[in-house]
Amino acid sequence: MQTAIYTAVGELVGEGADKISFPVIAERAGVNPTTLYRRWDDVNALLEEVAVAALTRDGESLPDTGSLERDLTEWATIIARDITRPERVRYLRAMVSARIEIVSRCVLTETRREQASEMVRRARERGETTPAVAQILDHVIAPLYYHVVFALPVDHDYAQRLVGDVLAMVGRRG
Amino acid sequence: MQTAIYTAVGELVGEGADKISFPVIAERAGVNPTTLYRRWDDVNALLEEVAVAALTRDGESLPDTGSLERDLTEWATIIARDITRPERVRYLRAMVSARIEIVSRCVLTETRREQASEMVRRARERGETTPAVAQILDHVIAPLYYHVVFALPVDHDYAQRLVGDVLAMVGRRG
DNA sequence: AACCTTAAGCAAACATCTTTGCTTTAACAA
DNA sequence: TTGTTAAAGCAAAGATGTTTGCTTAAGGTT
Repeated sequence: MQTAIYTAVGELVGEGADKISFPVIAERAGVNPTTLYRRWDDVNALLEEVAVAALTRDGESLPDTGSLERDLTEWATIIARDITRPERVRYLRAMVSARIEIVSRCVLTETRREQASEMVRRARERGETTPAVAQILDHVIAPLYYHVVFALPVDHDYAQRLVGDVLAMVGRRG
Repeated sequence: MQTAIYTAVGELVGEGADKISFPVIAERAGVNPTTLYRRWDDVNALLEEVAVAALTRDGESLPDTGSLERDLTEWATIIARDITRPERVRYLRAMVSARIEIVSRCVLTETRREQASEMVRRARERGETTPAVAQILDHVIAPLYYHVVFALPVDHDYAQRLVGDVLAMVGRRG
């Protein structure tokens, strides 16, 4: 049931449908519209729920190359490739326009924060000097998502440049 | 006529109205809904038009303190205060979810780029070493907008920290 | 003035969304 | 089995959004 609904939403978003309403979703999912009206406050609420589910299901394994620079570069590149897929872009935009706020959005950031923490932890164990986790989020993740959301270009070189920048902040003194 | 419509949209967005439709806007503006249906493809098109107009009308004067660090800090703080206002947040979100894409969004970035360029130009004339304009956009502007759009906290300290970070990366790239 | 063009108003028809009371189904516990 | 509960279906009514053809007003041109 819920699976059918989530799938329907996913299909519609994937097709770039511009008029996503409860009746439309219900028909696609083969359920009664009333069910949707009763379970969710409005379309945005459902949309955000599905978006969170889709965006936090990572499956990407965390890079572990023995060097923070290579780890971050690989990680940023993977993310760049992932979030520029048209379907992902729509989910991100859907999340932004949804009203539910804070809580669910933090899930996204939290996933990234945990991943960054893990890479930093390993780097420090190796004796590398590293930027703060917050800096990685601010200067690698934020610009990537910002570019996607505002339809600015994102590619491997850009991801790499961001990583270079954030590492330069803690670079050798002098 | 157009003024009345823009004003109506502005009021509705400002009030946090969640159901902004042509009929609603029309009533508020004292015009016939048909006019709106005929002139704009859909509500998002109109919303984006108004959002661009509102977001690019800056009026903020560019800081010129004699030090890039102070200029950037002041600038970032002004922007932070500005874009966290509920009305601005809604406009930003509206822009993100609107479909019209690229062109109009670049107006936003371009304004910031010009401002950053000017401050950097002045700093270089004074003999300061500066980050690239692109770095300022990526590491100060992007994180600020990212935080606003994803409902993460933004305050003066955060803006200041971003400026500190971007200045820390100057001249340290390998 | 008479004409033409453009944009807006109006009203009716139409489509779609949303709510609601009631019925039905399915799962589970006594 | 039987009773209970939670969730889904159904259908009808109501609200809202959207389209359309036609009329009216305003500006500019001959």
